Amino acid sequence: MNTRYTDEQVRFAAKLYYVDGVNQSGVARLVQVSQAKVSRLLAVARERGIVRISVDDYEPRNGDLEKGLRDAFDLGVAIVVKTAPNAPGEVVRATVGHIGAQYVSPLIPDSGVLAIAGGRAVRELAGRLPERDGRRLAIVQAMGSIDSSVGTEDAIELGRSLVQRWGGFFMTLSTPAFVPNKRTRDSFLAFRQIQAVWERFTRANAALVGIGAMEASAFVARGVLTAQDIDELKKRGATGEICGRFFDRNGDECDTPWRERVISIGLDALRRIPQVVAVVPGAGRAHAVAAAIRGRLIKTLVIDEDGARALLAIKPARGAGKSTSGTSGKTKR
Amino acid sequence: MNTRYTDEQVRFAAKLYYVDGVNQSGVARLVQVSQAKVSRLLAVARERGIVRISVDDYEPRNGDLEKGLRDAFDLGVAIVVKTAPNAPGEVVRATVGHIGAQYVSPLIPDSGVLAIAGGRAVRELAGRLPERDGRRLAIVQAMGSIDSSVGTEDAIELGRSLVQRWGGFFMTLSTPAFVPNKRTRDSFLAFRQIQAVWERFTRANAALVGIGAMEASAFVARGVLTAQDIDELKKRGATGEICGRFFDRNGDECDTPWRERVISIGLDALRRIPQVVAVVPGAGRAHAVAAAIRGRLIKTLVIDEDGARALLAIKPARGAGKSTSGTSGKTKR
DNA sequence: ATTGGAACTGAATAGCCATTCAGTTATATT
DNA sequence: AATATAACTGAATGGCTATTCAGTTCCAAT
Repeated sequence: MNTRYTDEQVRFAAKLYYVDGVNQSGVARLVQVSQAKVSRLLAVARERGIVRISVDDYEPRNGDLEKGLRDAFDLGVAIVVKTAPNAPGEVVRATVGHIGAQYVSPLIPDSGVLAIAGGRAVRELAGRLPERDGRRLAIVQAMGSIDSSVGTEDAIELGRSLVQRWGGFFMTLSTPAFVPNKRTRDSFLAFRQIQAVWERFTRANAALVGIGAMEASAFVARGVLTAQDIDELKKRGATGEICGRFFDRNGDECDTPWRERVISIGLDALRRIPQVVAVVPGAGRAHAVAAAIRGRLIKTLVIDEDGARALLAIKPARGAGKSTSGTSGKTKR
Repeated sequence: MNTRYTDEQVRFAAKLYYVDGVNQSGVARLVQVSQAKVSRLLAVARERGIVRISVDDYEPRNGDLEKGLRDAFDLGVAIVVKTAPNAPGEVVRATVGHIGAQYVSPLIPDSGVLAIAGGRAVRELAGRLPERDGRRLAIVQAMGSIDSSVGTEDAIELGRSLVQRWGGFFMTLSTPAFVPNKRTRDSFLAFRQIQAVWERFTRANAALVGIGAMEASAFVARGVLTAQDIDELKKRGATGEICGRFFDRNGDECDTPWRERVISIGLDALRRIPQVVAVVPGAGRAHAVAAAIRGRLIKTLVIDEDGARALLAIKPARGAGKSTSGTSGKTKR
C-alpha cells in the first residue's frame, strides 16, 4: 500500500508508540490524528522499515530424527516437525501443516502440473501455503470423490482453493473414487474429460498426498468400504494406501478386486513424479508410511516427532523385520 | 519478573506470533497453553531479547531553534520540542511535557534538594519523569498554596506525587501564597516549620518552575489577584512572575505591595540554584520568558517551536528592544 | 472548470490482547 | 513431613487495536 504519509510523522508516531510506550490513543492526541490513523501510521512504519522486529531463530524441525529417518530409509527429504508435548492429534496436524508448509512450498514448482490428494493433514498444510506468490500451476485431482458430500478436506476442495490462491487452473476427476466394477471404471476412463486428467498424471511435476493406514480408514468412515472389505484387503497383504491404491509392506500395489474399481493416480505414475510429498502426522500410520517409502512411492515425508519415532522403531529394511499389526508379507506383482 | 519458562517454548511462541503472524489464540493452540500465557510468553520474549524491536531515530527537538535561542539569549540549555502543526495548547503542553521529561530527567540530581512550583506545564512534565529510578530527593514546595482548593497542577500535589514516584520526602509550605500584609507574612516566616523549608531554598540543587505572564494569570483566574491588581503591577513594570514574584523586563524583582505579601522562593535564591528548569509551552508568554532569561532567573528553558519563535522575535538584548505588550521599562532596585 | 478514480480520513465497532482474579503448583524452610 | 512463600496457571473481562464503512480530499486527464 502506497501512502503519502511523511516519514517525519511516521517516525514520531513510531517513537511514541514503540519507544516511549504510549498507547495509540495517546499517540493520536500528540500527533493530532485519529487513533485509526495511528494504527495505519504504525503499519507504514513497519512496512518502511522504520520499525524493525527481529526474532531469535527457532528451529521448528528435529534434525536428529530427520537424520535418523534419512539413514534408516531411502528418503529424499524428511521434515520432522517439533510439536508441543502431549498435543492432541488435531493440534499435531495443525502444527505439522503450519511448519511443513514453509518447507514444502519451495518444493512445489512455479508452473507445471501438481497432483493433489485429500485428507485432513493435507488440508492443514495446503491451507498454509503462501498466497499469490506468482505461482501458476495446473492442479489435478489425484483421486475421484469418496462420496457425494464435499468436505473441506476433500481433494476437490483443496484443489479449488489452491488455484484460487495461486492462479492457474484446476482439473477435477468428476467420478467416484470407487465404482462397482472394472467395466464401469473403463467406461469412465474412456471419457475425454477423464483422459485429460489421466494424461496429466503421467507428466505431473509434483504431488501432494496423504497415506492411509488399514486402521481408521477414511473410506470406512465414509461408508465406501466396510470393515470386512478392510479384512479382505489385509488378507491380500494391504498395509496402507495412497489415493485408494492399496500396497503391501514393500509398497507394491496389491492385487485385489478394488484395484480395478478405483479411479485415481496409479502407483507407477506416482513413482515417476519427481516430487511426491506425503504429509502423515501421528504415530498410527508408521507401517503404511514405511511401506510407501520402501516402495519408493514418495520422495518427501512431512511428519511429527512421535510419528518419526514410531517409524524408526520399525526401521528394519525392505521385506524383512517384524511388524506390529497383522499384515502378512504376501505380495503379488 | 523472573520466570521458569523455557527458551524453547518462548522462542516457538515468538516465531509463530512475530514471524508467521499467527494470533495469540492460534499460538495458544499450537503451543498448548492458554491465550493468557501466550501473552506472557511474548512479554518474556521481549524481556529476554529473543524478540527485539528497533525504531529509527526520531529527533523530537528542533536544533535550529535551540541554537537560535542559545545565540540570542544567555541560556544554559534550550530544549525546543517539536509539536504537531496546529495543535491546541493542551496538546502542546502534553507534548512538551512528554518529550521534555526525557531531557529534563538527567538534569535533576539523584539526591539533594529540588524546589518545585505548580502549573499545568510543570504537571505534564513532572508526571512523565521516570518512575523509581533510584532517585531520592528532598522536594520542597516553592510557593504557598494559591487558594484553599488543591488541583492536580498545584505544587503541593506535584511534590507529593514526585516523592511517591521516587522516594525521599516532601516538605510543604503550609501557608497561602499571598497573605494580607507584611506583618502576617513575617509571622508565618517565623514558624520553625516554614523556616525549615526556607532554609532549603538557599541550598536547593535544582528547581522546576513555570513562568507566569501578566495576561491570563492563574492568580486572577483563581481570584487571588484582580484585573486591577494586574494593571497596578504592570504600571510598576511587572512583565512576568515566577512563584508569585513579579519581575520587570530585565528580570529584576519589582517593588510592589505584593512583594512583601508573598510567601515563596525569592528570585535571588532562585538565581543561586545551579539548575533551574522552566517549562513554558506556548507563544503567549514570550516577554515574561525573555525577561526571566535576561535576569538569569533560569538555567534551562523547555518550550515548543511556536514559543521559541515568538521568543526569537523579541530577541533584542537586556533592557533594549521593542516590546509588543504595554509593559513600560520602569524598574526599581 | 469538470470529471473520474485513487488515496485518504475518522467514527464505529469487531476482534484481539493484557490484566485481574482465584485457585494451583513448585520451591524453600523448618 | 509440614508449612510458608513465591511463581505459575487459565477463565473472565476490560481495554486497546485493526478494520469496515461512508464519506472527503487529492490528483490526473480531459
